[in-house]
This record gives sequence, structure tokens and C-alpha cells, in this order.
Amino acid sequence: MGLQAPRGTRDILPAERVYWQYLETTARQILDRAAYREICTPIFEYTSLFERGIGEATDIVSKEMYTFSDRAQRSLTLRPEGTAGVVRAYIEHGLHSQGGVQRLWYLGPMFRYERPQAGRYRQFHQLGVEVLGSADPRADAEVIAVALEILQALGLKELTLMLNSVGDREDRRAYRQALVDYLTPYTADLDPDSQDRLHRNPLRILDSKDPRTQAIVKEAPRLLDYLSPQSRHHFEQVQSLLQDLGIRYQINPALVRGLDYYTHTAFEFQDLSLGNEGTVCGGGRYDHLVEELGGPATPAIGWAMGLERLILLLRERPLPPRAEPYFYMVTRGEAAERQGLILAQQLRRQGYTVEVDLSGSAFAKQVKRADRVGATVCLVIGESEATERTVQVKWLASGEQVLVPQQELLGENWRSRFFASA
RNA sequence: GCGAGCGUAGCCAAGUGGUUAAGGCAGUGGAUUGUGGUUCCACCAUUCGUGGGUUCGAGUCCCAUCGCUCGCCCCA
Repeated sequence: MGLQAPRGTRDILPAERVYWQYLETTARQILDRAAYREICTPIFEYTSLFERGIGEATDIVSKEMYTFSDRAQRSLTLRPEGTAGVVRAYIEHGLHSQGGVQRLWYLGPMFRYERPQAGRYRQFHQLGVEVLGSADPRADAEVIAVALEILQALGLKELTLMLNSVGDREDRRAYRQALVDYLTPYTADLDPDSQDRLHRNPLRILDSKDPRTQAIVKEAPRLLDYLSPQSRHHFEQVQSLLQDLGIRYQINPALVRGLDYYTHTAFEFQDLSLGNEGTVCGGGRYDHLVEELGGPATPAIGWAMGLERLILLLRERPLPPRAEPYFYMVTRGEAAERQGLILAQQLRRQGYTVEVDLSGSAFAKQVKRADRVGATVCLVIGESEATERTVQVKWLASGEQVLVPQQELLGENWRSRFFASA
């Protein structure tokens, strides 16, 4: 076993890829209907974009990035998430000047240097949306609704929406101080990670899993009590809109996103069947990021889904079966082989899927292979058919077989028959 | 980054120091040179992730290394 894909990376083979295709077409359709448009940004960016955007104190930036220098000594980083790049493109191309709200979505690989685990890789894939240019709570409700539509369309059932508000920058600053003031006397009782965060990133202490820390945090001041009237109003609006949409949620005051840029609404969808790695979609509002990166003041909100985890869930269920005929071309003898190749091409132009057997082995083997690949109809051209320009049409499921002139197959009569039997 | 377990063929595996490494699935060929899903037969690991060590002898013990899994951490 000399060759190995690098740690934390893996190949997605055709048998698994069909699940990815299903996921992508399902998501694409829902996003399209909600008027979101696809954007592609580079896989790597200047390192400073992520340092400024995500926050230098975050774990992602401080220890999980794939950073390298190119030949001209520029510091580049493989993107660890999608938002920073999309915002950079939004500013660079002046998308704000197109007026109105920009609804964007993206799908692609992201890179983080983490310990691999089930459903967690160093190269992983995210699907995400960003809505730029609206501070309206309806935008919050809309992106949450779109995420839910996608997750439900994929068949996820045990979904919980966790909701919180982290307030605006001023609210958070005040709260942060109150939290540090409260926690400082307990410093020695906190777990080491939390002690470390006390001055670097104290909000993250709220979702520590350490039991002693949790007990201390339980009595800590609550972020929700520090929200300004405006922040509180926004949060209440979002909740009321979700209720209008019939979307159930659970308020979780400890829900703190790992990236610095979030403001106001923070949310997560969790699927209970995934246990510890149950977060399947996470997002929130980031009203100052565009401005902080040098663009015009632009409120925004978005989310990202980790696709590996979704694929894990999808693979537990069978995919809807192919609803179109699949032809398998079986030939024998040089004349038949040539005719089979031509007929296959003609059938493909009619919109059929056709696989040509190239093995040159006995009929029995070829038909067996047709069966194996799940073909619906087997087309057989032997020596006598080649002379007559005919073809044996054999339905694999029933075994029924008829002899017809090759060109007749391309007509409309056969089309309806083939689709009916698929 | 920390703790634990694991690593035998494309896949699932038996094997717990003693001569030639079970079995199953898949694959290939044949029984059946013009027709599949059943059956039968044959073939399919000079080698046990990799490197080193202990031993008369190692897939089995030891060390290192790579990878995977689980938990922590982090996050999607």
C-alpha cells in the first residue's frame, strides 16, 4: 500500500458521487427558486483576508489554516470557509452598485488543519449562502427557511433549529466585560482551555463542555440581557417571522459562533441522529464584515452546510431509482460492432443513455454485464442482424425480446415504450 | 494539539510464536463458441500498512513511522 491520499483527504468514487450529485441538484433547485445565484471564488486567497475577516484570535486562523508562500513570497491560504472570499468578491467587483440585495450561494472544498474524524476532513465541502445588503429580519428568516427546505428535501427529519442573538458590537463589548468580571474570581476552577480564552475570546467559554466550567457558566450573566432595545427588537422580529413560517426553534443562549464576525442572529441546525457531530448547518448575521474588509457599510447574513455530514446521512437511504431507459449494446462480429457503435450514437442523440460493451466476449458474458450495470434494455446485434440491419431488443426485467429494424428504434413509437418500461 | 483502540487481497474477514497464510463477496476463465439474474468447476496474497528489532523461527512479541476509528478540542 505505497500510495495514499494525504491525511484528512479522500477520493469520492463513482458509487458515492451519485449521492453528491443528488445533493447538489436538490439544493440547486431550491436555491434557484428562491432567486439565489451561484458564485465561485478562488480556492486560495491572500492570508490577510482571513486574518482580518475571520479574526486572528479564532482557532481557525491561529492554528488550522493551510498557509504557504508562493514563488514571489506572497502569503496565501487555502480557504478555511467561504464567507470571506464571497465578501471580498462582492467588494472587489462592486456588486453593491448593482443595487438592491445580493443573494449568493457557493459550493466547494474548504481546508482546515484539524484532527480527522467521521464526517470531518481536512479537505471538506461546504454549501453556503450569503445575503448582502439587507438588515431586515425577513432576510434572517428567509435564509433559515431556505436552509430548512434544503435539509428537508434531502430527507432529514430529526432537525432542531438552535437560535440565539449575540447582539451588536456594543452589546457584545458590554457583555464581554460583564462576563470577564464574573468569571475572573473563578479563574482557577475553569478548565485550562477556558482559562486561556478568558482574555482572548471569553464568549467561547459559554459552550465549554467541561462540567465544572458549565456549572460556573450556568450562573453567569446572560448575553440576552445585555441586548440593546434595537438588538432585542430585531431578535423578536426574527422569532415572530419564523413562527409565521411555521418553523420551530429552540433558543440557546450558549450558542456562540466560532468566527468573530457574527452579530445579532446566530443559528445552527442539528440532526440528532449524528450525535456529537450533529451540527449540519451553521450561520448568522455579520453586519460589519463588509465594512471591516474595506467595502461600504453593508449588513449581511449567511450560513454554511458541511456536506460530508449530509452525505453520511444520505447514504443510509436508497436513492430514488433512475427513471430513464438505459440501453446496453451487445454485439458480435466486426459488422455488428460497427453498426452497434453507430446505432448507439444515434440513440444518444435521441436523448437515450447507451453503454456499448467493448469486451468482444461471448453473448452470455455481455448480457450478464448488461444485467449487472442495471440496464433496462439490452440491444443485441449479431451476424444475422448485421446483415439484415436489424436489432434484437430485449427487456432485462421480463426477458421479452423482439426483432426490429435498427432505424425504427429512433422513432417516437418506441420512445414512449421505452420510457414506460424504465 | 491531548487520550484510547485498530491496520491480513478491490471489499468483509479467520488466524493469539512453529513447516505450504482459512472462508465469503467481487473479479477472471470454463461447463454453455447467439443471450443474463440459478448451479457446478478452476484461477485469484512468495505475504499480513511501512521500516527496524527480539527469536532457531513473527501476521502473531517490542520500537518507530504512516494511516484509520472513537473521545477531547474545534467546527459545518
